[in-house]
Amino acid sequence: MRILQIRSVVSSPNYFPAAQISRPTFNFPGVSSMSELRVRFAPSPTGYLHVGGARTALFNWLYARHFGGTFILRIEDTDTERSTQQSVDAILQGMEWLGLDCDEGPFFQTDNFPLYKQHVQKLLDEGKAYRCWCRPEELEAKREAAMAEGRKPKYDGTCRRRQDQPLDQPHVIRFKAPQEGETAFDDLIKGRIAFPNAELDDLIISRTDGTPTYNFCVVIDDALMRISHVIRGDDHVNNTPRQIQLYEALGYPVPIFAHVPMILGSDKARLSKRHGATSVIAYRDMGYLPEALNNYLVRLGWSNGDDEIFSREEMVQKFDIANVGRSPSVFNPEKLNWLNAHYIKSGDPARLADLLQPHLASRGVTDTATPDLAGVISTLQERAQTLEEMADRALFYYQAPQNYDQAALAKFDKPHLAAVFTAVAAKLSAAAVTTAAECDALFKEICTEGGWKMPQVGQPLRIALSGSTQAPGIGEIVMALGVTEAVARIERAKAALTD
RNA sequence: GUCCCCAUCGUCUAGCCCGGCCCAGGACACCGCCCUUUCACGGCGGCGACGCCGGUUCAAAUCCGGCUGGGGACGCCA
Repeated sequence: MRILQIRSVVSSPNYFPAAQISRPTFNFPGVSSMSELRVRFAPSPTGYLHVGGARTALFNWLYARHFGGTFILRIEDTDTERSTQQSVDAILQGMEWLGLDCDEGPFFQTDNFPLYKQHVQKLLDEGKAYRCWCRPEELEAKREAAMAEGRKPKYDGTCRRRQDQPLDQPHVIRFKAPQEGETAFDDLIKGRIAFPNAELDDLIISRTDGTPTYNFCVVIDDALMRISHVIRGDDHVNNTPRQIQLYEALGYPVPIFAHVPMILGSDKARLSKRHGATSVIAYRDMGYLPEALNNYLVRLGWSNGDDEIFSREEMVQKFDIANVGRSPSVFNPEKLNWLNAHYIKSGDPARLADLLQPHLASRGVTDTATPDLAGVISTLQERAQTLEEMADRALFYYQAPQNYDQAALAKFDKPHLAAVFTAVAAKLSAAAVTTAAECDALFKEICTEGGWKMPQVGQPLRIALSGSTQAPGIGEIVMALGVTEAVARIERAKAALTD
């Protein structure tokens, strides 16, 4: 019996195999077996995938991959007002970019309403839930009054023992929560956490319009999907006791919880837009590599001794919830830059070429055949922290300098420049250099012959070739550009001298 | 306000569970030197922390208590 269905078209058929999209396997009520490790990432589609969510997804994914478990994606779209298809797509796109492929799903809670209603009815029938006719306004007023008096603003239970049941009047359904004792759980990250039941009130499980609420749906879904470990942000710690009570009332086994500390901004406040980009896709667009973001994110809150660099395989192999810290961490863009630079330096030029293409296109460079982009990239890998920066630095290869750094050029007199350009152009055309090293050797020869020091030849040449003094090694530029183009640029610079 | 959680360099963290090897290690950032045809890369070195107060102990970053500080939750949001 299939309970959950897929409703939406996924942006990337390759990432979430079509077979799984059309036929999600999901059985009811096989909830007794906890032997299989099953985790899930359950974002609500009310915005893009932010770095906090991405880290939660990554930890879940890593945990599943480490133990050969199952990673499930579930879209929590019960808030039909704020949920959008656009957000669903953005989340899927972000996960695809990070390579967090799911084994089951994406499932949508809105496809599941009948199932939740069934459970609400069950609770009602068993006397574990009751109807409540209190108006939102009066609840709000009571909340404020409680706050003002320094009490915890919780539902006072007015309708708990209400005698008349005017079913034709608008009402919600509340869970009849235990009022005495405590609800505790052993969190994999934080240890034992206990809440006095007196702190918890009768939460609404079904709204006036009959739609189920978050805390209720989560429990039903996690139970029926046989989720064994709930790994989520620690802003959910306070929801956990309520959910545990629901599991117990419903007779479902309680999963193991692991609450991951939040990611904060530089001011130690919860990370938000004002701290800079928080969208995963924004990082892609700023020229970060997915492996860099993943590596950065995995080290935020988790560590493996002094190790800093983790390949995907190493992450999977070494990741362990036990080594996740209990305190929140501050998002540090500088370290992300360092990791990104590392992966750019060690990346395969051909792959980097594919990734760089869009950044060049946005700068008006669409034909990257000549000079060969991979060759260009190999001269830039040690000089760029992001693909955006690399694209900027790559520009001169495709757009010959229109003007030269005059200030730098002014350090040399024109006869000297002309002599250097002439000598280099001649020598370069004659010799058949095939490597940057040979090329550099050629310049040394020219220095010797002309009685010049290397900077006297190097700087003018760099300016002639790239327009500026900050560029890759000259031999590298010449090889990437091709001798013919290099000579042409030198001739052009020489001609410009007489203007 | 009430409840829950947290607390090592500016930041990410190791060490803490099972006290001594820690006058606390690594990384990012920053500073200096070296390398060098520019910019970078790289190498070497420097700066820099156990929040505070008590207690336990021969001995505490490590155990206990309090304080302070920070975060989170208190919705017919998720």
